[in-house]
Amino acid sequence: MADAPASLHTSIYDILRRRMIEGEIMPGADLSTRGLALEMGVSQMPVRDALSRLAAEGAVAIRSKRRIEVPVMTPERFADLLDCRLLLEPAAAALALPHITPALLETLRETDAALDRAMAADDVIGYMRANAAFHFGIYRANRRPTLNRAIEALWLQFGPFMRVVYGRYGTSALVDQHRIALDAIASG
Amino acid sequence: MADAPASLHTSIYDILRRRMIEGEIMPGADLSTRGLALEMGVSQMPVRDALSRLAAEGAVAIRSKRRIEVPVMTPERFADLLDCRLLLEPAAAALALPHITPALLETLRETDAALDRAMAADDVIGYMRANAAFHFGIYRANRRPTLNRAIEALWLQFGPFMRVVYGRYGTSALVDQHRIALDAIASG
DNA sequence: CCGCCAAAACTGTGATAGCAGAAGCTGGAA
DNA sequence: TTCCAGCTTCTGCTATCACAGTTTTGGCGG
Repeated sequence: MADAPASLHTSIYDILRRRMIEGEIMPGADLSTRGLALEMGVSQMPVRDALSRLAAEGAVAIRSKRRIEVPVMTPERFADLLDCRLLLEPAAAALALPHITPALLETLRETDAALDRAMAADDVIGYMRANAAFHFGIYRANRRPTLNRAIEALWLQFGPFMRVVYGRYGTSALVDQHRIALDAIASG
Repeated sequence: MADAPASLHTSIYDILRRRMIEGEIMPGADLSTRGLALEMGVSQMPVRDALSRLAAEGAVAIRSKRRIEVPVMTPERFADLLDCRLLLEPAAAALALPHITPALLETLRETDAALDRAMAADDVIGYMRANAAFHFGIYRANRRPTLNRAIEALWLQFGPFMRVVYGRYGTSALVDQHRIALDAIASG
């Protein structure tokens, strides 16, 4: 999992991406190449590359000049994203099913336990991190990089918004469907 | 359609994107920031931005250092991409159906006619251009930008490969399903 | 004529600088 | 107190330069 960054802008992209999926970055937040560069101790060039890549995936929007912001969620965009997720994710899970090994199942159970702990402690970021690990742990087994990348792009756009939702209503109100999913996987 | 480029790297991105969807760029082709910059009369910086964006969408691959190439098609990748297309495109078309106006239907018929002419003349690029215009003319009616952008990313990866296929076997061997689709749309 | 190795050429990557434009602030006038 | 003109500041964008790594090539030894 921990492969060498190989290039600065790639590792910066990974950092920003993780921040967004885990909800550390809020919708409507303003990002600046110089600010992030200063924060990370690099020049604005690799930051710009990373932001450009995020923009290509729809995770940030470059509004005219002088503004790079995390898009706010609208009802239309929510429906749009949700449609895509409901199309792609069940298919990804179904394709992954034959490739799930007992070892992977055990890893998933551990992730599920971490998820329960985070939920009990109302640890929003911990919950989102474990949740992402759980889903993509399943999806990655399907050996469909294009499909999975499309799903990751969707999560990238959902992340900041879900963070706000969980932060407002808490994670304890969630029903835990993960264990049900695990049992369904175990029984095929 | 013809909105102001607003920035150099955006217009360069549009140029490269069009070249790929229309099949002007072959799989396995090597692209270089300096070469394209020289060709377009700009510095390598905006070209680099455009290529970075294309890389984010999977249209080009940055292989180690010193090489940016259009990925070649493998059976696995083909299945991967095709799965996504078969998931997304019928859904996109179904969502578009209620929004298709008689005016749009007329435009689609014209595009279909252009498509027939290109097919009869074995004009591969003309065929691919009309084919893309036909499909996205339908999809864009559904008001789902995220969904449509995901589909465009898939076409971006299919484009260079289909160009090779059509170039090898010709377009006349294709059955024209577009008219059938038009009739189905007209009758609901 | 063929294989190998070093050097040269070329590549993507990162840093730095200048530019045009937008946002925010300041100070003075009504 | 309010408002607006003018300016400072900050932004992303593009160009230019330097660097490390890779690829190609040319020449030498066999």
